[in-house]
Amino acid sequence: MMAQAIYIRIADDLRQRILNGEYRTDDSLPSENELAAAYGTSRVTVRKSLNLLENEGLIRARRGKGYFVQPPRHAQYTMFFVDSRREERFRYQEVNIVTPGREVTEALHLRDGQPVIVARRIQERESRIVAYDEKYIPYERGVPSIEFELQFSEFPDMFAARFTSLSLHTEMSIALEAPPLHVSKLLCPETCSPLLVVNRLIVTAEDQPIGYGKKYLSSDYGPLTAVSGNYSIRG
Amino acid sequence: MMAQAIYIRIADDLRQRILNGEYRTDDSLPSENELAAAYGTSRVTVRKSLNLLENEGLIRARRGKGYFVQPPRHAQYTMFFVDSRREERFRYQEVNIVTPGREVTEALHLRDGQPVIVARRIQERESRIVAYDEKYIPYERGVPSIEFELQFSEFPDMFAARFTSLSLHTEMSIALEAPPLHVSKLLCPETCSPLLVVNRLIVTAEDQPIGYGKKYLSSDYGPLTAVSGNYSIRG
DNA sequence: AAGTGGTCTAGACCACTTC
DNA sequence: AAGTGGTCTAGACCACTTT
Repeated sequence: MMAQAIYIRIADDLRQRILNGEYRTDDSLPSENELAAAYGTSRVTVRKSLNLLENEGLIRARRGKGYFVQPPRHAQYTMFFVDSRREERFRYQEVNIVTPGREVTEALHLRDGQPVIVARRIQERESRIVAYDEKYIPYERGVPSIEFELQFSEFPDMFAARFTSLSLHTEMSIALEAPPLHVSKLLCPETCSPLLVVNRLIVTAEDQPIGYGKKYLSSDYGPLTAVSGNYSIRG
Repeated sequence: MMAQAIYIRIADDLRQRILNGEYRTDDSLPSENELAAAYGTSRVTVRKSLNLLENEGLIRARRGKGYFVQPPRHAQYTMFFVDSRREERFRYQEVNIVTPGREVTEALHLRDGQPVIVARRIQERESRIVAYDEKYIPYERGVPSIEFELQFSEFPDMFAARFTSLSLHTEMSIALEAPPLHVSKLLCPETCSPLLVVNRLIVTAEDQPIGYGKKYLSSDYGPLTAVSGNYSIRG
């Protein structure tokens, strides 16, 4: 029947023993040969199980010594952040070529005075403004049509067509910032307090910054969420 | 010499071809047998290489069809959030047993009126207050010494001794909140605007919430940072 | 020397997809 | 029927750690 692969069943069994506390942090597991004998299978198969648990961060292999249960990593979180949720609309406010301020110049490693393309958008949910964002792209002569870039609502997607999208990654920072006047007018017409801001820097595999985005979240936007640590176990 | 394992070299080569755009999203890679012949090795070894790339999210295997280059996942971020950085001190303000408000009662799935242990702390950096946090733990008769819990500066660690720490995970939410009076007195003595707040809920493998923490960050705290997507490639 | 994990091979059978 | 990925085996050699 092969309802479940052997190596999956062994991994499930060992994982359960670890979670139940049968093996605890810094304990060593039986050796590969012992496990192969215990489960009545080959060494290759138990290795496959152990590699699964190693990839989950539960155990660690040390050559010549054995497999050891690892301490949990509760400080590491996974966050999903997308620009567009369902039932949301974008409205472009402005697309222009400007000389950016110090923040953008430094983020994109620009020469002083080098112009950028800026796209400013309003994000609406049920006709209420929930966010405002600005994207900055270094301006180069002969850049393809700006309209082309604007069809992408997700920030890094606009680069995917020009670069090999897999060779990009994003560095995000979340902070509290006092919005400039034109933003506070939109997002907090009365009380002009600091806002939750998500800054994103798009970087190539060669560490070259190629795009910078600022997104101001209104109080209606909702919280940003993330999950730790050994979440991958829960399946 | 075995300077590098064969399967590592093959994975590096294939990864480079993908990042360079030689294979693009939805392209299929050569089959395992073709790759084994091309690299002059066994099928098992090229499988090991391909599994590496699959774990990185670069490709995906489809039985009977082949390996296909995956689109990037730029919406997924990894965040590191630790309570204590270097050069920081904690000062306990209060440890008590109280009846919590609605927020904590709901987060911890408590019966109305069920008491909790609360620990309130001040976090200082170079003698400036940078954060304030509160931790809530359901109170049960015969709970071990509260002092025992207080030796842990990282939130989930305090449970590690009572539960099998690996069977826990944390759900985090980041938002803007108007602090209560006793917090605003500490963190923003003059301008009493909303603060960046990190809420964390500790949950067991059985989805039972067992701890709730609120951490208010002052404007001196600095930004929270995260990295996307195909970051694992950069090594 | 003995035991551990790390790598690699040649071959086998299976389940799935395509022709 | 032929090709693909998924699983598994039995055996080999290597590098490292412990005794």
